[in-house]
Amino acid sequence: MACEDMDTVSLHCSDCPIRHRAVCARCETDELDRLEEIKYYRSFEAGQTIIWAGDRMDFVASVVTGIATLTQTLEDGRTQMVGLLLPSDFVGRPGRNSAAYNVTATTNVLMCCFRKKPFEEMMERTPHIAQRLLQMTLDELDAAREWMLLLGRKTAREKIASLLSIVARRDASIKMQPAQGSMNFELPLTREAMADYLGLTLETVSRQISALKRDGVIALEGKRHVSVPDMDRLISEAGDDSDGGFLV
Amino acid sequence: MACEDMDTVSLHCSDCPIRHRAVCARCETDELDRLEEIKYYRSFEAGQTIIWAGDRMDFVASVVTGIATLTQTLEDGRTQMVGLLLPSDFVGRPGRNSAAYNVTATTNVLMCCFRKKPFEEMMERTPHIAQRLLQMTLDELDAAREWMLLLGRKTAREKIASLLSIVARRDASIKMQPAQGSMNFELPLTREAMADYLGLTLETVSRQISALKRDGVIALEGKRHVSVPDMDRLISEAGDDSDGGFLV
DNA sequence: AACAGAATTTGACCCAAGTCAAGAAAGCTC
DNA sequence: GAGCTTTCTTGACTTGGGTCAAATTCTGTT
Repeated sequence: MACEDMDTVSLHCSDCPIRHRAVCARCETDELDRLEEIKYYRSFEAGQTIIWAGDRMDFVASVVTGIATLTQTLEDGRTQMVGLLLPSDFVGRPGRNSAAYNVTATTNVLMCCFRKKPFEEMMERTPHIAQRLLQMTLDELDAAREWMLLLGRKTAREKIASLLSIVARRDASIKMQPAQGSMNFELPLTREAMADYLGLTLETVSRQISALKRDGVIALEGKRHVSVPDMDRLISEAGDDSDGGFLV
Repeated sequence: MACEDMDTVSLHCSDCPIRHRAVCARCETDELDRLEEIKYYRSFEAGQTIIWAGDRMDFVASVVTGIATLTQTLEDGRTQMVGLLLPSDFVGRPGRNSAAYNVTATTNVLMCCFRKKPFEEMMERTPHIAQRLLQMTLDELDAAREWMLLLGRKTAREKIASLLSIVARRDASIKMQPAQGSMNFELPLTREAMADYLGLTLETVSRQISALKRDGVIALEGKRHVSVPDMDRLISEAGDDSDGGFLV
């Protein structure tokens, strides 16, 4: 629940970096004006918990910058990541007033929050918002299902290769470049976070990364920067069906 | 793609068993009239494939009766179930024209299909449909995430216990009874389907069911009928956090 | 009732990934 | 830059669940 207001962040929607990808993507200017009235910004430091599962939540929000994770826990502490929140992703569910998952900032995060009540009312009246939210939720459902295949049926090596492909592709799509040939990108997750994502232990993650490095599939510069000499090779290591339309 | 028209099924929406749970749940009578015009029924026999992943799909549909599964496959044949479709569940995605998953009938299935083009147009104009679809998609996303926790972090025994709890709870909710004390229900899945659901092999499924039987957590009458003497015991075997709000 | 085919159970064995433990690197702060 | 802490790597050993193979039980069907 910890929160710190940044040096009075006050972005205008028209200058917002996620203007065309977030819930508000389809809104007309007059609709944006209404959203401006009910929005406020909050920022979180890397490592901070944004929301605890079960907590009362009186807002919904979009990630503006940074990366956050959604995790679920078994009573004995085993944890599984169930969502990776990137800029423009949406948090919270209209029509529900407590959080279903833990939300944690992995990097510094800036969120654009909407008070829940007015947002819900607005959703009733402006189909553009509901339409966009439906589209985003369907995309998330597809991603979750791809992830289920990974968790249930892939080997440790394939899991790591899949995660690296996903991050590489997302990075390419942000830079508006094709995801092929040789690539370089940052891996913004600790080994433990990767393990929680992939349903492995952090030791296995470490070993498999070493193995991929040894086999020349990837190379590391520092601990967090990955370079891939041949993207097709990496993708084939992921074991996916043909082109496998990943949407994350 | 195989399909057989039933002896001219022609249900009127007002008599439909899923009238108040499906995409059309919130529709007014005039909206239903419009839906009647673009809908048609199709039925499938147990075991039939309803849709192949990648196939062109010119309709979306609701399951009226029966059970179907959504599965994904790796190139070497490993398969993972990513969705279990029960009466009232929705198949297909507005705004996409090929199927992302294999859909297979596990029992005889009756589907209420809507031609995609007119359905999409109607969705634009009738918020009631989009609202309900959003709600249903969010529920599915929650279920998918619960499932991810199961696939990534639960032991074989916990997976089986979880699956049995889910089926028992759904059964109880249909019968409008509380899910506690002693219970009896049908398990409409083969060992192989259970294995594909849980990310296990069918041998392991069989062994763990035998183990639960040996330990008195469940008893079998025939191969498909399960009786649970103490529901709380079964739930605790599933390893879930406290009350764990399952929504399937 | 007898047979064929499918679904299920059980056993013996193996291996991928987990556990436990010790070091090595990389960031911190003072 | 010395001394922390945290993160990561690597090794040795164990084990849960997979694989292969052989019964056994359950379906019909004729």
